[in-house]
Amino acid sequence: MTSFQSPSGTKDWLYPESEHMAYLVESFKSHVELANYGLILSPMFEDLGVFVRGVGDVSELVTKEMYEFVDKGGRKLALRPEGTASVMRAFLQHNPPVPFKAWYVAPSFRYERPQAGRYRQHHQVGLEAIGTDDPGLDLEIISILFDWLTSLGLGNLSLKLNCLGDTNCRPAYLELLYSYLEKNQKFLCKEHMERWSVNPLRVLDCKKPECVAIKEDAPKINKHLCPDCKLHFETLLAALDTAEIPYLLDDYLVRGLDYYMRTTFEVASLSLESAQNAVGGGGRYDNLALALGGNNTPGIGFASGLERVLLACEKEGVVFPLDYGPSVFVIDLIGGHKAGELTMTFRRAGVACDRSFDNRSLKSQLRQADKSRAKLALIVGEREKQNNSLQLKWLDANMRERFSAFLADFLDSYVVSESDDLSTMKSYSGKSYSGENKDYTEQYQISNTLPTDMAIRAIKEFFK
RNA sequence: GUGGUCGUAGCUCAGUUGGUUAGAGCGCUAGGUUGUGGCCCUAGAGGUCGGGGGUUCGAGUCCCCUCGGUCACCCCA
Repeated sequence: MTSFQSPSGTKDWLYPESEHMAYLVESFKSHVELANYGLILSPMFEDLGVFVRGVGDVSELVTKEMYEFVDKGGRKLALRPEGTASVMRAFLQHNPPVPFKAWYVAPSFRYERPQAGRYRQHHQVGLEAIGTDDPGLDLEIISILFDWLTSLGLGNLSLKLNCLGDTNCRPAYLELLYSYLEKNQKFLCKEHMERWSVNPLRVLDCKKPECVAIKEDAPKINKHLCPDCKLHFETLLAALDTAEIPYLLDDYLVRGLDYYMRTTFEVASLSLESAQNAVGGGGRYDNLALALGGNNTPGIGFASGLERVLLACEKEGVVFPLDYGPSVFVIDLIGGHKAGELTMTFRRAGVACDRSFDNRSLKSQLRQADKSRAKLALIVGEREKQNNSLQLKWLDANMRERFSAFLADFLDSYVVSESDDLSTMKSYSGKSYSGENKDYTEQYQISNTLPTDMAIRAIKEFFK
């Protein structure tokens, strides 16, 4: 054991768990490509100003959770705490045609106290659709998130929705809320008694009993929407009904990022017992472009944390359809050179194969072959060297008979199986070969010990 | 950042009120007569008991600090 370990809140992903993450990304990719979203790759760090947009930004994420640093050129930079601001920055920089529909997968960094389902580096997949405030896009974004999670096999999902108003109606609402909280500030929880005025909306998100009691009678944003926002929201709700996507209206769903306007949403997995049960969330950010110094451009998107999705999958017993193991495992009993030749030939032909090293015994190599979950073992030892042959062994005895008849058709030029080996195979499986397979027991000499192109193609086809 | 809790082999965990060379299962490696895996049997490797300091004749067991996990808060994916 080394004296070093991965930093707090980070983790190493080893095979096969790493493949589960890769599977999530693959499934997300194929899902969003159905809706014509294109991949965007943007830097893992940005100018600090991309995330800290003026003094108005008081979200915790920006004020105390960011990994900030100064590079050798004196630039103030930050590791991306979330994806949306980066994508919007890229959009404004390159000015692509709208609607700009992009998906991403990227690590995100937040300096928080780690917990299960909450890491200092975590990985998000996300979508952004920039350039229109059509509520049809709200439906598209929300349905993609919901359908993707459902397609993974997750049940027990809860979609929460709210509308936060826009620049027309929110200021008036905030004044209402402000005066209400001012009147009741002495009843708020200890923390908000002092901090409520910094961001009054956050009080609505507070779970302390004092605040919960106060916010029940507080003015609700969605009762004070302007006609445009109201229409937008109602159109979305109707569309969700039509799409048969169940949702809960949540007056208190405020979310932590300042740029959210109008539609906000969050999907929680009720299978996750901890407080970190949100597996995806997002909303409309019609003001973000302006805050970044661009033209006023509406947009909507969401991000989903892969670590949490994976936790939810594990909790619900989702099985990932992964194909483990190579097709062929080469066993070399005469020094290892032959294994080198054969594996290289197979790989160049596109056949996945593995071998063992260090001149292990036959028994040991077969054990490795078994553990590798290879379908076939290809053995070359003294005998094969003598008569210029190779022995092919099916590692899954149950499938052997079916394969043998098929393989006999095309392996005749190079596979040699000695009769005693075949009888061993027969007795092992407890089955005897039928008459039509009898020719298979004959010996086939090969002119070249390397498999021919034809055989490679056939094996490849066979194991597809 | 605040508070609680935990930290013994690669993994899951035993380890009596502090007392000899720290254990088990799984995994790993090698064997089980001379070339055939999975099951079984045998043996072996692997631990500065998270790290550092202290109390003591003696600490895996007690105290302090620190690192890490975990839970709640905060906040969020």
